[in-house]
Amino acid sequence: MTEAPIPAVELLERLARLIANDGHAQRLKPAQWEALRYLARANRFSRTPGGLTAWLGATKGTVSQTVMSLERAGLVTKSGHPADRRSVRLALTPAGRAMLARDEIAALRHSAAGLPAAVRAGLEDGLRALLAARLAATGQRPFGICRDCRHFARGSGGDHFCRLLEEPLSDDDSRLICVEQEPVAA
Amino acid sequence: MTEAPIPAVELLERLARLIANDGHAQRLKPAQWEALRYLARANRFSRTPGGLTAWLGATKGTVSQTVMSLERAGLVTKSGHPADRRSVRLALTPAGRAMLARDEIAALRHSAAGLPAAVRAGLEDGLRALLAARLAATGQRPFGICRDCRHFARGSGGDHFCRLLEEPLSDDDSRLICVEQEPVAA
DNA sequence: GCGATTGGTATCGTAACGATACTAAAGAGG
DNA sequence: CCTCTTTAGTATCGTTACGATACCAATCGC
Repeated sequence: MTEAPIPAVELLERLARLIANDGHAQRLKPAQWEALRYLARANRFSRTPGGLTAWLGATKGTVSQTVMSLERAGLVTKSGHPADRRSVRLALTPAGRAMLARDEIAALRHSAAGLPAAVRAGLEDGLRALLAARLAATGQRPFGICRDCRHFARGSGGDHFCRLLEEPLSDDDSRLICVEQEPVAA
Repeated sequence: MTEAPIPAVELLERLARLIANDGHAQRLKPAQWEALRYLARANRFSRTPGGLTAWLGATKGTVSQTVMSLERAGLVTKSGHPADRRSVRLALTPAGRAMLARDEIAALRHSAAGLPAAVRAGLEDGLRALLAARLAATGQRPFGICRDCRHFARGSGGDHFCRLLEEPLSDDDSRLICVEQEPVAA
């Protein structure tokens, strides 16, 4: 009412609410599901309370609490960082991975998969553009894929390298998202 | 990991999280913002705790609580239904409308407005299709616009009529969303 | 009338969340 | 080395969200 409504944004609000509601499945909470999904998609440098904090856009206190509840539930384990003893590394347990198989978001994926290819492509382009615009406006990290980063050095036979962290990267690593990622065209 | 990822859905998850984070502005909570937005867009039959419950997809106990907090904050008023004394009618106060002018979602609208028209149109079509698919799958109410309803009877000079509720509708009414709405092509 | 349904509220327990205060390890400058 | 600062994370508090359950009062069906 107060401003010119943008239909796409209103639809987005509604879908956001549906996603949030789905997050209450299996006795878990939305933030817990988001944490599990993140841990499944993030590389080893990013699977920390700090990385999760940046991803969720929450405060570290809140995230610490969420991680503790997941640890209590046996879905996540903590271990120390080999070099930096302040840092904690998070990992999904088998139970955590099993839980992801019961993610209600799968229903949304199924609905999306049923869309005509052209519509889905348009949706994807629009979402990508809108997300990029928002991240640029708020200065949040993009959390892009490792191999699309300006610090990524491609090697031969799946032996890559991160020039920022000076760490080797496998082919699998290079397909995961990273807190430190900075797009090549920056 | 566990399933074929659909990029559009992953982008949607991320945007949903951004929207949720914006919901903590101005000392309000996400659910409170969503309630305010709903009350600004819903017709008089739908501005009830029950209507809000259906819109939010929450339980009535939760919604009752959210409404009470908004009432305490002076953003919403309650009044009795003229005929059914069980029912409560909700209305935004001037302070409630003023609060909506400070809605952080405006930033998202601004970003969306900056998108190329073709991209925005594709985004809108995709979101609409995806939302329709989800609502169909879960049997939730569409909350469409009054005038697109099969119970809507168009009159002359802005004097319309709802055949379901047997109530007159103004031109303004006909542009608002309604709990009872059922699309014509049903 | 009377039982079932409907619209809401009350209360409990868990978790989210921001805010603030805190601890401990790592780094920086001298 | 030894402080000062920064960084990674935890602890605790108060408010709210949320589902679940129980409850109340008005209305409807017959």
